This record gives sequence, C-alpha cells and structure tokens, in this order.
Amino acid sequence: THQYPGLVKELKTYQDNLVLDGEIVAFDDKGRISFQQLQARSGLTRATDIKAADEKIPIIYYVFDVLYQGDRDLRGLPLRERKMILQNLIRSSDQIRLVYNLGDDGSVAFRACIENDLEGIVGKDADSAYESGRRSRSWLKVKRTRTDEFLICGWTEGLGARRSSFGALILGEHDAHGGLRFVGSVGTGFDAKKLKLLSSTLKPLVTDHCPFKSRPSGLSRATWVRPELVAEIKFAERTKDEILRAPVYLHLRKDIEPEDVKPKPIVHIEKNSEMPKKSKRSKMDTVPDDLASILSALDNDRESLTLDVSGASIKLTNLNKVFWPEWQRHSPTTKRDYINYLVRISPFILPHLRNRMITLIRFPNGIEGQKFYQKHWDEHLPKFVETVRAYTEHEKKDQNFLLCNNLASLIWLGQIADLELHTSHTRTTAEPDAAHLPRTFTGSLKHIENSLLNYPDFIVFDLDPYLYSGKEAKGDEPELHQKGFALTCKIALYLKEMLEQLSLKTFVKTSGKTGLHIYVPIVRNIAYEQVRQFSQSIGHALLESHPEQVTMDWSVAKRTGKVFFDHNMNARSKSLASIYSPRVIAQASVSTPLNWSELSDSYPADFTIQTVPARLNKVGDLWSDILSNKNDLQRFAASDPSLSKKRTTAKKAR
DNA sequence: GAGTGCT
DNA sequence: AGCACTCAACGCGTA
DNA sequence: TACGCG
Ligand SMILES: [Mn+2]
Ligand SMILES: [Mn+2]
Repeated sequence: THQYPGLVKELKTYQDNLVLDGEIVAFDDKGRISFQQLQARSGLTRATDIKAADEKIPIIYYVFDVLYQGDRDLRGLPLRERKMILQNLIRSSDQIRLVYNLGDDGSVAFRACIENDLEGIVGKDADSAYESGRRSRSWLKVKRTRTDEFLICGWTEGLGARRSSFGALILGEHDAHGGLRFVGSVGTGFDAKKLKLLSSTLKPLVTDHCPFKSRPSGLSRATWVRPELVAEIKFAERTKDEILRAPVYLHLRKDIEPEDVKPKPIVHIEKNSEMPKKSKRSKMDTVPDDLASILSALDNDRESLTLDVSGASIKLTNLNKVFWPEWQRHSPTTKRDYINYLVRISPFILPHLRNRMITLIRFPNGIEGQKFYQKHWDEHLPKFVETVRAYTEHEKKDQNFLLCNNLASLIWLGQIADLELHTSHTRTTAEPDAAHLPRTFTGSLKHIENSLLNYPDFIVFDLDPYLYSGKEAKGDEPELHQKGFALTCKIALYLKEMLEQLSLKTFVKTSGKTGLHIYVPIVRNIAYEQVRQFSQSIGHALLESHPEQVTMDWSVAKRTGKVFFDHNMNARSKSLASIYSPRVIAQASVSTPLNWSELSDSYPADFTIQTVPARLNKVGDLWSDILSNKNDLQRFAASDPSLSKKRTTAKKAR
C-alpha cells in the first residue's frame, strides 16, 4: 500500500476495518486502461518518486468484493449479499469505484467489453461464497483473445535480423499421461530486448534430448532445452490437432511452476473471437518476424493456405499458379516462389519502401495476362496495410495511397499478384532532413505542391538503351541484349564521372529490364521542378559530349541506336521500379544494386528471383546507407540563388 | 484478385 | 457454391 | 485539348 499514499489516505477515512478485494488500474493519455502506466508506479521505492507519481499518474481502485467488515467474516455469504453490503459501504470517488454487476447476460457483457476495447469479463456465480487462495470454479474468466501459459521446449534457428538469437520458440504442455505434447512454435511478439534476454536465459538449459514423445515435424533446425521456463502466449484458437493458431509471445511467467502447465478448460467464444494482436504501442514493423517459420509454413504444395505473420492472418490463394512461365534456362516461377522471394528479401527491401507511396502493377494471371496499375485502395484493407491520404489532381479528391511498411503488407502484395513494385522518390515522413516541410497532403494541389510530397529524396537518372535486337515485334520496346546493356554501362560511367566532378555521391542498380538506374540522394530542400531541371542540365551536358550515343528525344523513333536519358522521371507522379523489385520479363529478373566496379561484368538477367536472395545474404544491401549520404544541391545555388536557371547548372555540370 | 449481386 | 460482372494511375511534354 | 510517353 505504500505505493499509493493518496489511496491509503482516503481508505483510512473509513470507520470499519475492512478487507476488500479489487484491482488498481492506471490509464494512458487516451483514457484506456494501461498496464504500462501502472508499472511505472509499482516499481518505485523512494518516497519522493512515489509522491511525484501519485500526482502524475492517477489510479483508480476498483473494488469488487468484501471479505471482512470489522470482525465479521463475510466470505460464507453468497456473492449477491456481499455485493449489497459493498454497495452500502463504498463511497465512490475519484480514486475508489465499485465494480458494478453487468447483468446476467454474459454475451451482452462480452459485447460491451469488445466495444470498449477491454481485455475480457469475469462471470461469477451470484450464489457462491468467497473462496480464498485458489482459482474458484464459480468465477469464470472470459478473455477476448486467448492467452495461456506454455513450456518453452526449444527454439528454431533464425534468419536475417534474428540470426543471432532465434527464429521461434518451440512450445509444449503436459498431457494427461505425464508426457509433454508439442503445441506449436511462436515467432512473433519479441522486441530486441526480449530476444536477447530469452536467448541468454535459454542457453544454460540446452539439451540434446527432444522433450516430446514424438518429434514435431515441419520445424526448421531445432535446439532443445529442458522445459523449465513458462511463457504466456496469446493465440487465436487451437486447431483440430490442438496446435496454437497465430500465437504471439507475451512474457515469461516466473510465478508458475512448470509442472502446472497443462490444458485448461476452454470457454468457446464462437462469433466474437478475435485474432491476437500485439500491444497497441509496439508497431508491427519494429519487431522482426521469424522468417524461417513463415517460409516453412509456405513450403508445401497446397493451393491455398493462411499464413500467420506478426499476429495477423493472410489468406493466400492459387499458390501453384505460374506467374513467370519457364523460359530458356529459367524454370517457371509460381506465386508460391514469388511470395517465398518476397519473404526472403524482406529485411533488405522494407527499409527502402518505408513511407513511400507505391505503384502496383498487378498481373493476376501471370506476366502473359492482363495487367493493371493501382495506387490507391477504396475498399476494406487488411489492418496491417498502412495508407496515406492525399489529394489527387486526376480525380479532384483525396484518396488512400498504399504504403508497404511491414512484412505482412509485402506478402499481401504477393497475394494480390503485384508483380512489380514501383516507389515514389518522396517519402511521407520528414526525418532526417525535411522537418521544415508541411505534411498536409489532402484537400488541394497547392497543399501537395507545398508539402513533403514535392521534395524528392533523390535525383534519379533513368538510362534506357534503344538498341533493338531485331527480334522485337513491331511497336515493342527493345528487348534485353548484350550490346544495348554494354552501351548503357558506358554512358552510366560517363555520367558517374560527371556527377563526381560535382562531388555528388552516386548509387547504381539494374532496372531489372534493359537499363540502369543511377540515384543521387539529395537533401530535401529542392522541389521537383528544379530537380528535373538540374537533371535536364546534366543530360544536356552528357548529350553534348556524346551526341552519337545519348538521346533525350521525346519521340521514340528518334531514339534508335542510342541510350535514352529520361530527365522527366524526376516528377511527382513518376515512380521507378524499386530496388529488389522483380520485373515483368521472361527472365524474372530483379532490380539489383551493384558496386560500380561490378558493372563491367554484370548482366541484368543474372539477377533473378531465383538468384538474388543468395546474393543478398552474401553481399548484403549495397544501398543500405543511401539516405545517410545526401548531397546538398543548395550549394550550387550559393553564387546564383536561382538554381532553376539551367544555363548556370549546365555550365557547372560541364 | 476482390467484392457484389444473382441464381 | 458458382457465375457474371466490375474495378483497379498519372502528370508532363508536345503538337 | 488530345495524345504520346514511361
Ligand atoms: Mn525509362
Ligand atoms: Mn528505365
């Protein structure tokens, strides 16, 4: 009680000596019950801290039962009578409240609980006595999402960010015959701190012996431990085989003995059962998932399945549909293969997609089928897909533009057959260089033009060879071939040199189709129009020094035999195939970053959905620090304040 | 591919 | 449950 | 304003 001096003071005003049962709760800034806020108070020991917290974090003591009044033991009375006594006893105040009876219809109470975003309800037999010190049969806890305690029996190997800890924890519980039963593995719900703590706690418990009677199948490489740790796990339901569906790790339960971990009677909640969620405050994308367990869940020949990712469920269909047909030496790529690719590259691509509006190019029937572009989504979206509302001049109204900020979203893009992922050169967030720019994207074109969305992170140089192999159908774009790519590389190196003369750091990747993308990261103090003009000036200079090999011509016919320098890609509505985006060409190649030194002996078709994950595991993300290498173009305006005067920049470029 | 309305 | 049907971008340059 | 363009 010393933790709550304010409450104690008020309770001392009561005449009788009382033994009450109840619970203290604290609230967050939105008025929701917050365990974290309560914890901030319960750890304190110094009197001054306690006093300060008593002011800063108000609490309410909810009283739900009375055991003694003076010398009188009330525990034998039926609950309804104890409640009557309580009601006459307690004076409700800011700090003390009564827990009222919610009526005798459990499902009404449960619905109210859901509407108020509370954890669950407790049903009590109105005729029951108070049973001290044990879990009473006449009290029934009904939670919205199920949590239970399980034994940690081992872990599976992790991938990517989880390499140094573990992928998933292997869970078990005691069965009726004194043995241990496998109930599933949990790969989400951990933050960096929990991962570290758990790995070091588990290390000393390692054993060669698998604690289960029959070794569970479908686990990636497992390390076993003596089943001595108890974890609380949230989950959606149990499958027919009594395996946990969509489990999320919560915390260790040091107060529970390992031998007490056995199945509990289940209260079935048919309609209202929900998916377990991570706590509201931890963003889905801050916690790396166990990629190995996701990949193994995908690794079968089923046509449809439901993947549980980050505590959400994603329905996958038509997994055996061929998206990229077999072509020459390239084996066919099915939707399953494609989603497998997305999962494997997710640690590398997600940082580049983060908070960039995306343009989808969807091919529900594979690369030979009909395609359509998509940038926004009006209907119901899975809850893990983030969007940003912005005005579109095209439709003269606001729309919800799609972002891909987490693994679940990336997998979902695979499900909806988005075969190319194009990103904006702008981001919807200001860090680290655009705190001064407005973040109002809605209402009018003016708002957009003044906002972050008009200030790109990069100047992009899009180089496309217009050298035809001769095998193209009439009107088709040039196909990939050695000569065209070689010339593009040559021009790219001229360009790199020119940009280096200006002390601009450059990043290069294959577009994945026939050409190259060169990015120059810039401080966001230059709007698109000027970025475009800057790019145009560079283009003119390049064109002047290599007129036989470079073209900036707008009409396709006049580009033949040269490399097209497309400065117009630096525009608000433009997007380019993202780094690591697959491309819709027969080879299933992928936009891949290269070291400049690799350029001479690289070829776009070498980097495919099949080969790029292995390359990434070897060389990592060559563009990982692109946003920490920003160039400040304002310095070119130092002598002449109008950067937009193209003669000035062209001269400087030269 | 997803959603809707019809059979 | 199965079928038919609809819907899914955008702005800049040039004529 | 219509169309070409990526
Ligand atoms: Mn282009
Ligand atoms: Mn291109």
